Amino acid sequence: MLDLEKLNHYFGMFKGLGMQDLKDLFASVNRQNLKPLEFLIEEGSQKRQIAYIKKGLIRAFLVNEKGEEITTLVRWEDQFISSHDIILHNRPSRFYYQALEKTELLVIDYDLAQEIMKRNPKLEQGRKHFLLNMLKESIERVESFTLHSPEERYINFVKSKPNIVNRVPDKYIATILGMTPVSLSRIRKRIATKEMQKNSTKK
Amino acid sequence: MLDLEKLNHYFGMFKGLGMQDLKDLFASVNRQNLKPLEFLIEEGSQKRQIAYIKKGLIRAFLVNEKGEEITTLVRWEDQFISSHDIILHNRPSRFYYQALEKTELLVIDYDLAQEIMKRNPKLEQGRKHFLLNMLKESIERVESFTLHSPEERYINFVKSKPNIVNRVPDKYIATILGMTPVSLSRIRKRIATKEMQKNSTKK
DNA sequence: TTCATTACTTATCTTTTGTTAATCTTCAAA
DNA sequence: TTTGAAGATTAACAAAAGATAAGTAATGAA
Repeated sequence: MLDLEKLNHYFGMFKGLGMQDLKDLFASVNRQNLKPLEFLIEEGSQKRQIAYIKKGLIRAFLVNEKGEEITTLVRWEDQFISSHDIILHNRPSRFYYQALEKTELLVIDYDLAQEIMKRNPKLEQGRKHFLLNMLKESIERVESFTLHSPEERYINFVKSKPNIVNRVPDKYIATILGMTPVSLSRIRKRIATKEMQKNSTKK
Repeated sequence: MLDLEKLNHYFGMFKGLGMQDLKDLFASVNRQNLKPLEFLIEEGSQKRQIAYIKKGLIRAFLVNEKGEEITTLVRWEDQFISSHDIILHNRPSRFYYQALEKTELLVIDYDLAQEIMKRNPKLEQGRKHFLLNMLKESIERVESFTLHSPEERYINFVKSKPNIVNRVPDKYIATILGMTPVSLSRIRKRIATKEMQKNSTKK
C-alpha cells in the first residue's frame, strides 16, 4: 500500500484536499532516516514538526532529577509522533525522541499542516478523528493505572502489543508502565511461575 | 456572568452560531438538578448526553470485580462531563456519574450538538480547543503516573486543585490517584511529619 | 569467533503499599 | 444534645516495589 493510501485508510485525511494543497503538502514533507539510537527531537528543541513513521520505532524519554531515563511511550510504523510539549503546550520539549531501529520518517511542519487544514475545512473531519483516537488512547492509559495492578498492566501491554514487546527492551517497557526494570523482571517471573503451575495441573 | 458568556469565555464556542442553531441549541438544552448522591448516569446507560456543570460536583466511579468503588475523576462547575464509554467508545457506560453536592446541570444531547457543529463549521474551532484541552489533561495525568511517586502525585493534586480537596472525601481522591484510602492516609501523615520538621528547623 | 558492552535476572535489604480490622473523628439527622 | 453512620486514622501483618549490587545472558562489533 502507498503511504498516502495508508494515511487515508487510517484517518481519512486527504479526502477533501484541493490540488494546490496537495502540492503544498508534498512539497513540504521531508523524508528523514534515523539510525538506531539517533534522535528525531532532543530535549530543549522547539521544532514544531510532526513525523509519520513509515518504518521503524521511536521511543520518547526524559532524564529525571536523579539522572534516570524514563521512557514514556513508543511509536512505530503507520503512527504519528511529535513532542506534545512543543505542539500542545508551546514549550521546549522535555523529552528526547530516539529511534530504536533503523527508522524512516515523513516529517512535516506542524504550522504548515495547520494552515492547509484551515484552507480545507473538510480536513477537520480527519483531524477530529485523529484527536479522538489520541484521547481514547490516553484515557485508556490513565485507566490502566487507576484500575489495574502493575502485573495486570504488563499482561495487558503484552496482549495488546505482542509484536512491540519483542522490539523494545524490557527496561523501557517498565518505565512506560510506571515501574522499575527490576520490578518488571520480578513480575515476569511471577507470571511465568503461574503459567508453569497452570500447565502442570492441566496435564 | 451568564452561562453562555462563561461557555464562550472558556471555549469561544458560540462565535459562529447562526440564529436557527442558537434556537435549536436552547430548545434542546435541559436543566437538570441533582441532590447529593444522585446519579447523572448509571452503569449500563447508553444515553448520549453531555452535561455542563453550572454548580456542584460530580464524581465518576465504577465497581470492580471485588465490589470496590473506584473513583476515576471528579468534575465541578464550569466543566463538561460525559461518559467516555458512551461518547468515545460507543458502548454502555461502565461508570456511574454521581453528584457529591447539590448540582445544577445543563444537559444536551450529544448527537444534536454534533449536528449543530456540522452545520456551523466555525464551531470546529471551539471543538478543537476543547478536545485539545481534554488531551492535555489526560496526557498530564499519564505523566503523573509515569514520572511521579504516589506522594508527589498527591502533593501536586492538592497544589493544582486546592479547593477541590476540601469538597471530595479523601477515599475518592485516593483511587483517582491510583492508591488505596489507607495508603493515602499514611502519605498524608508522612507529609505532615515532614512539614513539622521543616517548620521546627525554620524556627 | 571472541570479547566487551548492554540487558536481564537474582539477591539482599529497606521502604512502601495492600489488606483487614479496630479505633477514633466528624457531622448530620433525630 | 445525643447518637449513628460514614470517613479517616492507626495497627499489624503480608505482599510488593524501590534501591543497590552482583551475577548471568544476550548481542553486536571487531
